[in-house]
Amino acid sequence: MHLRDLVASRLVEALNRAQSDQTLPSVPVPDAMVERPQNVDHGDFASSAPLKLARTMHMNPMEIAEKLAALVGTDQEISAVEVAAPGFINITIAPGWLQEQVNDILAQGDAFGSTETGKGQTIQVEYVSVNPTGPLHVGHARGAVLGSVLSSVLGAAGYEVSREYYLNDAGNQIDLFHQSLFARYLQALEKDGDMPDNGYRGQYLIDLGQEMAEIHGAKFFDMKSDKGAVALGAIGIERMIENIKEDLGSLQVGFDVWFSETSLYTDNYYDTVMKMLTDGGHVTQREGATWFGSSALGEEKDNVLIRSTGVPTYFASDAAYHYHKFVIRGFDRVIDIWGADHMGHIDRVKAVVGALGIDSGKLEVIIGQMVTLKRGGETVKISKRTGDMISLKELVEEVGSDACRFFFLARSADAQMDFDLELAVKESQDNPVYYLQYAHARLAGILSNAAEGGKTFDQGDVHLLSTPEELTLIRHLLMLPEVVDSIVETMEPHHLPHYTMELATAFHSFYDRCRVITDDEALTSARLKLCEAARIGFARCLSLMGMNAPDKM
RNA sequence: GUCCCAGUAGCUCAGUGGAUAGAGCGGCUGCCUUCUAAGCAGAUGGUCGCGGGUUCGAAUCCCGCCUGGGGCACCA
Repeated sequence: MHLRDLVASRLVEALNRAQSDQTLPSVPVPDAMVERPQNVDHGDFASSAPLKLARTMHMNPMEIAEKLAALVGTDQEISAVEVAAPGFINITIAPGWLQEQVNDILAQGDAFGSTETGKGQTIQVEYVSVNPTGPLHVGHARGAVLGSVLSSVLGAAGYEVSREYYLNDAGNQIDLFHQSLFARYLQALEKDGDMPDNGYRGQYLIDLGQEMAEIHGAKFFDMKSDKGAVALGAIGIERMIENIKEDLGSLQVGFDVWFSETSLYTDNYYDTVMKMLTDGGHVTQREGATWFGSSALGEEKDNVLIRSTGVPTYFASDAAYHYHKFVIRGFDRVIDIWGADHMGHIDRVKAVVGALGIDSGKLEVIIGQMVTLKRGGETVKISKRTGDMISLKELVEEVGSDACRFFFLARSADAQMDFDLELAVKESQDNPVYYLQYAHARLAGILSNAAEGGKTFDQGDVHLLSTPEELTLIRHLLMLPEVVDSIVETMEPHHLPHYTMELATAFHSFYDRCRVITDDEALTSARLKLCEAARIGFARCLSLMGMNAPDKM
């Protein structure tokens, strides 16, 4: 249990006692009992519960606050409980208890920051899942970072996390890719190759066609009918997938499972789901197509499952896919991270999940809003088909993985963002990313200097850590588990970089005011302990964000 | 037309019912004989898009409007 929950439970307990002995009237307890006040003069925690209770209790809020505050009382953990007008209760954590938490952080080591919120629960996070028909671009990078950090944080909160990439290796777009690549291949062989309408026109396919011609010669041209295009296409898709993995790797993004859409068909899950939907009375035939009757479930309209051509839509695949996630693999929760262009997809997938007898509340969809790429204020158009675009690879090469991750992560997923390449590179000289990493490097430097000087800190007395800067640093370190839990609750990982910035501010201020290695051996070892605790904190934050924690800069 | 998201400091963005609205970047003033100045301290900078409403209390909730982006395909 982290600190905020601890304090909240103390308040609830006090309220319950007051109500059971008639000191205060019995009314429902407010949801939010405590918050972190903005102003440090108001203590470590503040409760506005008396103000909220005043109406239902028909009492003066100050009177409620006085009675509650008396019942909370002080002890080893809470050193002060004060009432402030017009009805706040301000709670201060005992400095002695804060100091002892430094020992606790050292004891936890790399596990510091973890919680048990998701203990015993499995959760799947599916992200990126871009069709393997072309290179990843800037917009995909946002979802990739979002998914990877969310997965890490969920892991820190005790969930058993499975990170998944859904590979759309079936369907129209794949056929189109086969034909497009075959056309480029034929062109490379200086034969007639007609690009299909809406084909993939990017430079990458021209290059790949050229390469295939060099490696394989006319082998595929000589094959009969469409077989050449399919055989070549399969090789091409493999190559695209390799490139995607490589690009994601350069951004420190990885997956546990690469799930093949085709397997839903070859392993009959598609048939199973279609039968379930049919048996459940959710399927109708109309205009030659097969429809999912979502309008009967409160949707605006029905959705096509099987086109009049007999080819299933991606929506049909998605139904089978989510059946596989929930029923076959039995995940307790599933998070899908999609781009803004999939917004209209959410309700119907939830509807079909519900129609399959699954609690659709277990499925959560996060939409990563659009990224507008700019270069010196000029908007750079992103189009997969024209080839005029900035790929994820170029982005990482230009800006660097750490800075990319930070910039994408620091913005909330549902806000559109401008990503200015010139600005990101320019700022990287004097940039928030370095502010965080510099804190870690400074700590590592102090600790290695101490080690070289033969100084140890095992016996350090944490109660010597009494300056405001030292206590502020400890306070901020102890917020990490709260941040982890609040990210899990809101599914908003952008809180992590903001928290880490605040932690860095607390540290840099400490560094400036409190020299660690001095002639005072007792104080030196106490401060070394704090430095090690802080280093553990920064290392954990940076690791959760997938960023480097350098020992030197 | 309709649904969703956004509009907060010069710029990029946090803050979604509490007390004096924050950070980074840019600009201004100070601070390096001591563990890394990629740092610290301070000052300046805001009608929280606009107008109503609810509340003891609104950037935050409700209604209307304005602006920008996206969704409403037998595309993915």
